[in-house]
Amino acid sequence: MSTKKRHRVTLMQVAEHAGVSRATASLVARKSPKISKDTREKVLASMSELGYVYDRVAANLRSQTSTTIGIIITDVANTFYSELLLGVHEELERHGYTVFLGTTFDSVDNQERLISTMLEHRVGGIILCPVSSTSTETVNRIKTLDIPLVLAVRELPNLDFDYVGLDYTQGAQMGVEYLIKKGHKRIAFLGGRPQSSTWHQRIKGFYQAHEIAGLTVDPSLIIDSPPTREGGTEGVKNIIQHPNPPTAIFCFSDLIAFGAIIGLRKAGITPGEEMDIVGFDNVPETEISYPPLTTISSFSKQTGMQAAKLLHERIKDNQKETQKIILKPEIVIRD
Amino acid sequence: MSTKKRHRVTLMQVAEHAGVSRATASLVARKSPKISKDTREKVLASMSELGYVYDRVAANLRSQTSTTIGIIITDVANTFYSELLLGVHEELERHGYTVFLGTTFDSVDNQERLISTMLEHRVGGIILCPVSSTSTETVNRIKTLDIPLVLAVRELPNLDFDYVGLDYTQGAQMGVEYLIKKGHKRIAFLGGRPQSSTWHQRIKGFYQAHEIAGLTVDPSLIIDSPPTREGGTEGVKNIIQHPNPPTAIFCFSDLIAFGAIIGLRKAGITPGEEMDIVGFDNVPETEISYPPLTTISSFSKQTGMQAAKLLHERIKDNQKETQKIILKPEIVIRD
DNA sequence: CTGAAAGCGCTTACAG
DNA sequence: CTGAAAGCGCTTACAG
Repeated sequence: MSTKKRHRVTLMQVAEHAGVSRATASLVARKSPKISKDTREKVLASMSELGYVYDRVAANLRSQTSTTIGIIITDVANTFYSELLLGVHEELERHGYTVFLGTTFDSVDNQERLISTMLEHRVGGIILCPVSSTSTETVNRIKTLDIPLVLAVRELPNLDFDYVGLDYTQGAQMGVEYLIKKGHKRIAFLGGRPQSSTWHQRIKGFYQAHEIAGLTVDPSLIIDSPPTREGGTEGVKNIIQHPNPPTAIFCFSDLIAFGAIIGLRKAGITPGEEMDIVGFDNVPETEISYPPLTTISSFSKQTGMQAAKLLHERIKDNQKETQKIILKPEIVIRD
Repeated sequence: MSTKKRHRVTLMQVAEHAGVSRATASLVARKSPKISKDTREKVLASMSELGYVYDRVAANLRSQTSTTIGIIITDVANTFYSELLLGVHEELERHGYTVFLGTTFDSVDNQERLISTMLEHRVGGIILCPVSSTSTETVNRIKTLDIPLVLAVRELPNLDFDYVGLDYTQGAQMGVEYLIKKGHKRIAFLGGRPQSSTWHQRIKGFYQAHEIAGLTVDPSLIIDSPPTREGGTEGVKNIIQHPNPPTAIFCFSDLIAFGAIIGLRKAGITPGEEMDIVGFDNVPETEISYPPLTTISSFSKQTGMQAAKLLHERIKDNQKETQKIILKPEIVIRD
């Protein structure tokens, strides 16, 4: 290995080696059909002999295009988001995009920084799972630059962007109705932040299910907590110590539900028998949990795939009408 | 919004607007201390007024640098890898890199394609969790281009690259020794592919633990399967139907263990009571599984962090000696 | 298909 | 700090 930094082989060198013009070499690199078979093979042979690597960055700069997109999620270690990422990734790689990944951990500052670096890297589009308190300026900054943007999971009110999400209200209603049908009359709502739109959508479904069944909600059974497993374990303590405890818990997310299960066991209460639990999201872990967790599927992988499709369409035509795709939740019963 | 594609604001326009030279504007953009406070503020004001976005791609092209790195893993939906990704991501973002993500799903073709597109996008370095049958040419292609490369999780024999992994042999030995100490004499080894180096390292530890204890391994208790949860569920059938079944199972990974637990329950066998199980990896799900899974921690997040550190060091100095970091496994007992 | 020129948006190097 | 020139590696547009 030389101590000096090797220089990349350029198209000019390939052209010289193959005895053609640089324009011809460029056309071969871009797989143009205008080039005769003989010439193409000669050039390709030179490329592989010299170890040529196409410089897509230079090409994109000159032609004012982009072959990258950015995906900004909350947390890769949360399987809801890693499934979503999987969906985005599979779909976009099929169309030849390379994916920049960013994770916000629900921090506005991180989100701002990630958006900036992605724009500076000239991404062709962004899929954003916005943090709770995302400002209008943040997303308009992207719009002003004419960079296609698709929102996922969390909708931003009154903004005209493509969006993919789920009917979280209906999902929560389905989950609570299921518990009511099983005979529960006192049901807790555990976890999540009342500031977030996702929380509001779910609590609305929680109230609706009660109303339809002619039950009243006891507000002291609505316990908020950080949207993490630890949050579930902590939050469930308030339920255990409640003077008039519920017989079932509807959880903001599966993560919360897993935490609640741990918390209940610690307190000597058998989850599923002494306390019924329903989760939300249908993350892969629900299959291995014990007792098996009944939950509402929020189709995270499909959400990612749909967001990728919308982004791809918008990159092809940035003038088309925006679309909002609202997936239907399904209840997954595992008793 | 105009129907015409907006043009990016350039440094030239910023310079004109601020009444300075382009060179000065460039220095401000790069936060040079050579510029007086007055001038800097004037230029920054113009930038924000015009909505200037620094074009890092153009800058990198001119200065022959890169602010991106590529991370290639097997599967984002596998929490072992998403934890590793988390470690890489956190560490590299601190150093200002933007991360290209690629997932191979253990396919050689995918890996080749991902490496190619990353090289074409001029990444400053690559962290690779190689697929099982990675060829020497594949990695040497990267080396020839002088692109820093760090391998993680799976080592490639006889190749001089930085590497971060775990002592998988010792880990397996620890797990099996634990089972032997609990009194088990017939222990199965479930899951994984005998072609893979990771399998070989673990089976070696499996044999070593038996040898030290003066036990002999029954080869019919070594059951291979795809390294997935489904693989565990399928594979465990062979154990259940064994004419002389074991009393404990050491699993290739936690994923396999979760699958085995499901398979045992289906067959009416209570995991943890009628059949002891130890996993490998300590993925986050082990905390929510029931019965709680005793496992060997393979420190995936730390692996990612260390790999990121090695890559960062190598980007700074590509001539330094290669380093192999072998993390020590720990047993996590959850009975 | 070739060849020469210009340009994408930036940095570099240098004389002033 | 300025100004003019050259160049990173490619594509574009055009005359031949």
